[in-house]
Amino acid sequence: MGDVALRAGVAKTTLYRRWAGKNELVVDAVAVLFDELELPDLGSLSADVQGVVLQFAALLERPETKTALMAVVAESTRDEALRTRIRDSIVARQKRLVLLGRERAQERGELPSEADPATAARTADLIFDVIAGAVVHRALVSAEPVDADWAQRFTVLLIAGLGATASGRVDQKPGGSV
Amino acid sequence: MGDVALRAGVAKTTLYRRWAGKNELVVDAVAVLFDELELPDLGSLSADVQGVVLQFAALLERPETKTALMAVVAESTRDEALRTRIRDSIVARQKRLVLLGRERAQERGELPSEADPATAARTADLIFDVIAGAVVHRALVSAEPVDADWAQRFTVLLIAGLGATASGRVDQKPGGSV
DNA sequence: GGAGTTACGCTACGGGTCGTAGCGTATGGA
DNA sequence: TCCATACGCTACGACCCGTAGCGTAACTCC
Repeated sequence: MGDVALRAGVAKTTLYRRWAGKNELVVDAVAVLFDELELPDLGSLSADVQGVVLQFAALLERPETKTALMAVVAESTRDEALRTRIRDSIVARQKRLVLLGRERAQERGELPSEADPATAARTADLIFDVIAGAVVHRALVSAEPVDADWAQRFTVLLIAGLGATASGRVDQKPGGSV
Repeated sequence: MGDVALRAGVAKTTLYRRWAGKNELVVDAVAVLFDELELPDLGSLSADVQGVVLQFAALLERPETKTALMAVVAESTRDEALRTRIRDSIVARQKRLVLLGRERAQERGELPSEADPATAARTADLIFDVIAGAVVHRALVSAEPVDADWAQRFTVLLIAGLGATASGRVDQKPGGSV
């Protein structure tokens, strides 16, 4: 915090006049970093997914990003208010990427239109947790590279799974396709 | 740390004689917690996946587990040695669950046998990151419940994706099934 | 049985960081 | 000109990690 104030050229007390504490400041900083993510139209759902995966991985490779993100998530484990703040400021904002990607895929005819809005929202949440969770886990927990090959393999898995989810295969015993 | 020593009924210095520092102790503690995970044979790949997802989620709901895990992962962001220690003590150990689940599914005929061992290993790593990452992200970042409904939806997605991965569908533009 | 080794307990301390109190100061508008 | 608002600065309290140094008990080995 002293370092932050130093780099910002302000007094430490000024930081505490704008943010309630270290956690709040870090959440806001991370939220700004995540706003760099974009979803250019690469022509297919597969390419879009791979693109965002590699982009997210590149963001997570930057020391400030991964350290700040994980530190604040770890802290949120013991602070309910911080947890909701993370969800509102970071998670909810980036769901736009999933919604935009799905919309484009539907326009291309790669995914069917959603019938039930509630189911559509739950599916979007599922997709978001799968993508973000897998990339974070691969990069920061397993500590192995998120390269083009991995992104490609992950995308194959995800999109095939998406097809099953979208086609209403919600029986109690899935996996009958093999 | 003072609290740990107090609860253990030993002096703080004794802890530092057994572990190099707080991080190493926490990694070992988390590794023990993760060893509670089991993979009972529930009769189908789908049931096995749902079972382990719910079991993992229950483990992550316990305050000690989630706080300790995320704290040490966050710290590993700035400590390469700690990072490899986490990978060796926690991640690598729990890959047994994926390998066992796949083996059973192959015996049941739900998944084909692997031709290339290297590809099989990479696929196992992918599955592990997807499962662990999605559950952790859902529970601790999105801060939404990992209940039976979510586990069921996630399993449908994963197993359908597994089918695509296993059947050698590794073309540049997947998703042609929709 | 005596001497040495090993492991542990205990106190005190240094270092670092978060967050706050209190006070002085400048800027900008009425 | 006066007042309100915001900022800078110093000092400080509180907390926690990790270590130094020393005393002590148990255990082994001759």
